[in-house]
Amino acid sequence: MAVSIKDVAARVGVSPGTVSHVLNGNKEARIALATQDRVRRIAAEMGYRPNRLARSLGRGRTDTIGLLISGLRNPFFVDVLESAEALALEAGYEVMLDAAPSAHGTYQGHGKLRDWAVDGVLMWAVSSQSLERVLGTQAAQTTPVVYIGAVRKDDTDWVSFDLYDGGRQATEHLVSRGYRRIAYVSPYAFGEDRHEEPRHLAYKGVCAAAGLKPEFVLLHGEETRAAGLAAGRALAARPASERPDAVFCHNDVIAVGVYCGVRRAGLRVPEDIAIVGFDGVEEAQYLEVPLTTVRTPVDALCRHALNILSRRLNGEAPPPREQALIATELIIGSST
Amino acid sequence: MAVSIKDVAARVGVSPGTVSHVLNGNKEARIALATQDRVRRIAAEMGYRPNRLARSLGRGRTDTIGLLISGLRNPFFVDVLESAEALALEAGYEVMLDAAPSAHGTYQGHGKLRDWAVDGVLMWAVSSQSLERVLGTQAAQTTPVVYIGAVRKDDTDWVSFDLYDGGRQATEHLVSRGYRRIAYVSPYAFGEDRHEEPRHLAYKGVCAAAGLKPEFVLLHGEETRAAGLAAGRALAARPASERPDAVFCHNDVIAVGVYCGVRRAGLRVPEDIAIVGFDGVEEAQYLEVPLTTVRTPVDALCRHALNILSRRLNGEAPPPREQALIATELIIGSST
DNA sequence: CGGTTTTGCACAAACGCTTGTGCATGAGAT
DNA sequence: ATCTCATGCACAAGCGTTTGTGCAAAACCG
Repeated sequence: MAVSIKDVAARVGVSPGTVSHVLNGNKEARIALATQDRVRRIAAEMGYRPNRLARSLGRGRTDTIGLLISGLRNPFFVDVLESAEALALEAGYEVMLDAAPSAHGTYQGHGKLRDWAVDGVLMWAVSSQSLERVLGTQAAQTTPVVYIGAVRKDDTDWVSFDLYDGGRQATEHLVSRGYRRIAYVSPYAFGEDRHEEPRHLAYKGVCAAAGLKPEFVLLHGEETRAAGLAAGRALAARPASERPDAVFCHNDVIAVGVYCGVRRAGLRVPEDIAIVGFDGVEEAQYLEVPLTTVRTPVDALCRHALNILSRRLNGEAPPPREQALIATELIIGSST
Repeated sequence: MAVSIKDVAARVGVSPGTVSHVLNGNKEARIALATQDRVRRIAAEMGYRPNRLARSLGRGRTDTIGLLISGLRNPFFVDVLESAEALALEAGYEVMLDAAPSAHGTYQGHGKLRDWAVDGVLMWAVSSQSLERVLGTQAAQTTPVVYIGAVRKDDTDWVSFDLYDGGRQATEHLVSRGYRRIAYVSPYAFGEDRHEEPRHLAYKGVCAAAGLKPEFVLLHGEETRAAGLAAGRALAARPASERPDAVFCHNDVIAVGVYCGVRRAGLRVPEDIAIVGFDGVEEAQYLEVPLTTVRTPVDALCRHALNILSRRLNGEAPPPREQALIATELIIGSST
């Protein structure tokens, strides 16, 4: 159907192999410059584009990297996707998205990444065990993976934001503004699997240093606006004396929900209650008061992660695993 | 590397062809039931999954459909993507996303869909000429395409929301609530290419019928929160006597921006100015006042479009083109 | 002008799978 | 016991590339 390498070869009067050599710039196969020109010209004229299925099959690589994230309903991940896609493209890779349908919540890959044989994977903060569910036992061992978005203790390549420092900045900011009852709104119960969450730790640390009593407000359910709203409502329903005067939200989407909840309950932000988010998504800048938040530079993270990954793919990276922490930045809005 | 069909065949003690026949349920090739069982059992044991590159190359189809949309920064398109992905999966297709990076605005495909030889395409409201830029002249002619999201005049398959009726409902709602100065906030100048935009038409029609003077507020730039905010600010800056008492926004993202703009300027919603959006994205339900909007049932649209597309792919659809309009539904929030 | 090197390209195997053809073997019929 | 048929599977070509080997012709050397 489409024009194949054979068509081009026939038209030029050479063999398909020759066309391939020319188009791939193979220096070993010395092709006369005149021939090269003709091949390139005719290929362009005919609008030839190599079939990537065949190409990938032949070369044993797809020039595609998988991006595994937990769902695009959080606009933060849209940023991640767009950033990764743009940067990957520059490096000559395509991105294949594998996101959990937000509806179902927990990720249940159907093996997309495995079946299409991606060369490598950028994996958002999913436990390494689920890597196997995604790639299969075999590929999980041989496919280079760079974890992103979480600090890890194990021997893997990863790039994360400096979540601890971000949490510190956020909490110290609240402390320095004079807030005394600062709560943390989190999807994770403290003391559970995720008890080492750096933001949690930083929050607790700063509270302790300031002589404040930490309070964790546990979200019921997912990290959604709805859950945030419920939490906000619940906070607002407390008598003023028992209500935090500031909350640090695990991320911006939650913060948006909390904001909505407390506002609908008639509280003023920041007069009655201050709110700090985390991530720096665009949406949170369109509340009546721009949200104070901790910006996580997605571009820098993706760039770093892709850098590591592509070096692994090219076999340029020697065994030692690479880890990196990307600095975060406090964005002071008007919600504090 | 990964376990191939040969490995399975060797282990079972049959030829690769036999394994293929069994696994694909080929009735023509009568394989003894006992053999079938062994093949299936061993294949499962070994964790065999056919390499989709090879499979697609062999069969001449990828079981993948392309989804072409203009960017995920508008959460509406996240809904479209998730819906399409879930429904496609049910029908045995994978979805390959091709979205314009929001940053660049205008779409500039790098031929992803063409190179990977998708079987068909779901295309959001992009002009048919740009189809060629996406698929190439050749594939553009042979690849089934179903356009979604816009009413078309040409002879193509398409599924759209009933935008006219949606616009009518929104405007009539405002009229019936007693608003007399109703403006339309739009990214398109009236009288331009898009002057037939059904929402525009409906708005104008309803205004005329009610004896109201239509006013188009033109957005400067893209369909973003930022542009909406600027428009909102500008409206709020007008003296009360020259200010609309209600605005119908082209979509929810714009409405969110407008809301933010007028609120920051001190106006109350809906007392000073009412706002209606379009699309029904989740985000817009988390303003202090839930946004009145026109819900466009994304799932129904995707289902219908995929239905048409898969029938075309299976050659089940006779020549007559299919078009469909999906009904919309007014969601009355508190912004009116 | 014979011999050596270089140049330029054709050739073919391989990637992993699908699918139609063909050939044994065994069962059934006479 | 022979013939016919159905059964069960192996076989091989093909999908569109890539890539290493090999061989002819042309260029160089003395």
